[in-house]
Amino acid sequence: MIRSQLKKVLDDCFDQGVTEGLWTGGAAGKFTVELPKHEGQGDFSTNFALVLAGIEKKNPRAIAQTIAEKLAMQTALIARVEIAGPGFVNVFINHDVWRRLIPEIIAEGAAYGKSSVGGQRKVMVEFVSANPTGPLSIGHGRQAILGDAIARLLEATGHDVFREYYYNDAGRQMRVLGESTRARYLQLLGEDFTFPEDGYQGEYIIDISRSLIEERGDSLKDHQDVTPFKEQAEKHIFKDISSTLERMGIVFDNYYNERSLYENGHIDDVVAELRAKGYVYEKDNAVWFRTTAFGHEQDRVIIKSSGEPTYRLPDIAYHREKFRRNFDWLVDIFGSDHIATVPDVLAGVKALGYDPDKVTVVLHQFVTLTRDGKQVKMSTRKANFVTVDELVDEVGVDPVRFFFMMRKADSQLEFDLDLATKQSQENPVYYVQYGHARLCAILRQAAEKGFAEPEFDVAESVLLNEPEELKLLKTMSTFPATIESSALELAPHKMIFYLMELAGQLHSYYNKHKVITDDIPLSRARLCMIRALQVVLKNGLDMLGLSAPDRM
RNA sequence: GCGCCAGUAGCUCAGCUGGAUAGAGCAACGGACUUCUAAUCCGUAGGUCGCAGGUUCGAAUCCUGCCUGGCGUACCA
Repeated sequence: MIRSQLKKVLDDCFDQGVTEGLWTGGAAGKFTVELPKHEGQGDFSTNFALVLAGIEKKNPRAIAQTIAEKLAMQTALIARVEIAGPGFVNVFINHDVWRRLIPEIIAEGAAYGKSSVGGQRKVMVEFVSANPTGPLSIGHGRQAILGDAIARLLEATGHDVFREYYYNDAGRQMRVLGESTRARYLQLLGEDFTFPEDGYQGEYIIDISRSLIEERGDSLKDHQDVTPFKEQAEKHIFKDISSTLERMGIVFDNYYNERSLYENGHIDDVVAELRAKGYVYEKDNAVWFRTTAFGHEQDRVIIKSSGEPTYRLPDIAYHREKFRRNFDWLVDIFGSDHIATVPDVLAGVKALGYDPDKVTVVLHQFVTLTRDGKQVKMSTRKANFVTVDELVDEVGVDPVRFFFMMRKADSQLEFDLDLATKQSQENPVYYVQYGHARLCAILRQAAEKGFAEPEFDVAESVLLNEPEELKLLKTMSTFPATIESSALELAPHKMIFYLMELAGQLHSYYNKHKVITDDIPLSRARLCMIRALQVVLKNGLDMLGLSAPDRM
């Protein structure tokens, strides 16, 4: 907010200089206002003079001098201006400007930090999308949290968000699931039946078969069709998946079934349309999509010689449906193992006449679990994988959410079970939450000592003069911009880092300065700031789906 | 072989749309509870930003080549 105010002032000074003939308009929009890395370099810094010097072939320090003088005249906003290094102009903001943030934050409350940059654009976030073949794995967990956090951030920035889970209950995987269930069913009934080689070996299949026996006895013993087994398995597993998602605070607006694409004729339709446009041909008894027309190295099969479509075709048809449902922006969260499908789907979208630039794919890398410093081995097919449910049982929802959001999607994520389990000290989740609990404790204490609900007073606010206080105010001021960049870049980890920074500053401040003292005006001023901090921390935690405890 | 991602402190990772002296957490070491909650704080130590070139006023950041790890490269999803 304050940064953009300064940018506007700087732009005005630039225009003024153009009018006065000091420089040409060539550098318009090229200079920036940044936060310097080191203290003593001002609250903000601009490379204005360096950029202009490059274009105008003039001495950067001379230009810096000129612009500094112009800026210094804006006394309402700027306290002083310095020229440093090769020609950086460092700007020191009037302290009152920071302090006035406090009443604004308190007044806005839960709305502080939210914005309308999204312009109510309709955006679909597709995530999880795991087929109901087993409980959600750790990898799905990361995706679930990542997608949910992104959805929340987009909502906070004024997007009209729709959360969708896409699944398939028709393909080969589900058939194998049905066969696995039948095998367990027959084994439970004492039949000597060999388990399918590529079957799902998890314990949960046996439970499902047992439930089938309870409901229907041995009536399915001679049933050759796997459908009832598949349906039972699907029902149970989906229930399991939804309850896992629910306990993590994740709710979908819609579950989209791939089968409907067939039933509604969309699959045939897409093939016909691609064929009409010349992007489809037959070879070796299969149907091929001419992806080479879009710069790919080789064409891809979309219908196998068996007549069964490959995963690409429904994926393309599904994305076409997303476009037809009038979304302005499609965000797909996929595991990095799906990377191969992305170019194909985008080519399909383009071939069908839609704009692939409206699709943003967030690919996240894998998760490894470590315990006692050693990697925990996982494998989906075998029985020894760790499920999201087990993880939540062990460490709790907040740490699971926090840890999955802590890394950018591009990075592999190491989930340290020992660290996440720790109720104390080095666990970053509690570090942030404890900050909030502390603020609540101070406010409780203040109420007990007879302080009224903090009310901002300009005269008193001048007492907020400690460097730690100004630093906190400055950090609070960047909250809205942090949400915005975190949302638009689809990068929840930025919010996590922000919260850790804010909590850190708060803890330092707490240990160095006492809020409630005999100095009533000072106490009142500080309590206002504490209230504002509480708002920011709470909003930040809420936005990421983390709880904000009043006491710990 | 080709494509994508990663390589930054002992470990896990930020920073990467070029900016000034490269950061955090954990681990290590030394301190702070008669105090609004010590789930906290303060201090010390820790680095050839994978390697080599290039681009320019300026490179962890951009370009090229190479090395290492992960994922993909199906008529699996």
